Amino acid sequence: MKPDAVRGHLDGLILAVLEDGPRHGYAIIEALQTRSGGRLDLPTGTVYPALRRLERAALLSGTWSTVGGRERRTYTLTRSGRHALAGQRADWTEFSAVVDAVLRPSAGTT
Amino acid sequence: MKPDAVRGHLDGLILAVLEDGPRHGYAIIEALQTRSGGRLDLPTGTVYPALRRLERAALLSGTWSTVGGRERRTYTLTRSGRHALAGQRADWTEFSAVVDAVLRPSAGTT
DNA sequence: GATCTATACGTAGAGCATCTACATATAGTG
DNA sequence: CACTATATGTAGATGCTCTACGTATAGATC
Repeated sequence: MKPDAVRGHLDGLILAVLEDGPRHGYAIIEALQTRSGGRLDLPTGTVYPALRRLERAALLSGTWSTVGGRERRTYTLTRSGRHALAGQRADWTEFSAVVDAVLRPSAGTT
Repeated sequence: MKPDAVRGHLDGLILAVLEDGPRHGYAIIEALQTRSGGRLDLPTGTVYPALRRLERAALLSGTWSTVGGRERRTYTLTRSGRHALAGQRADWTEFSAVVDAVLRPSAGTT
């Protein structure tokens, strides 16, 4: 899968993963891999900046903790984040319907 | 619909419209509107550069003509273009399946 | 105790598709 | 003569994502 394809849809994917409960960055990347059947393998250089962006937008809140001597930043969906996720889902539904409609061979408009 | 969402998928949409037969830029934009039920309204500054890019990539071939005193550049799908369209459709199928899978609430993995 | 791998976070610089806004030209209408 | 629809195109800016790199701890292996 071309990595560029997620452009514009990454936020929704991250929010969706976080809906299950708080996770730290590394775990989010793994969850994305798992949920997509291994077809979505996003580099840290893509995900970490996105997380900071989402936190800055107040869709996530992050807290530091130390687990096994390692620093972790755990992200939790905020109320705004949940709201945004719903919006993203609606947007995706509409968008995918539009692309389906245009992409589908127009087999006779009769 | 956020305009940025088509990012990375525009090529496929244009190729799909051209599958019905040759069209010029203005008509392509109108066809995109029609096929999407008016939800896809792309500005000329997006479509014209894309057409030139696709032509440069040999997925389209363009020819000038004059209709009613106005210059038109009519684009036709090349053999490579048809091939690329098939690839874009496959990519889209996979991509939308992945996004669906990640976005869908994980209602119990039980 | 040195090295290697997995875990975990992050930044720097670049690319490139798309956006907004503008520029140009013809035909027809009022 | 001005305005709208048709028709094509460029200029500059934006901003997400990419590639590549940098840092650090824990545990296993040698």
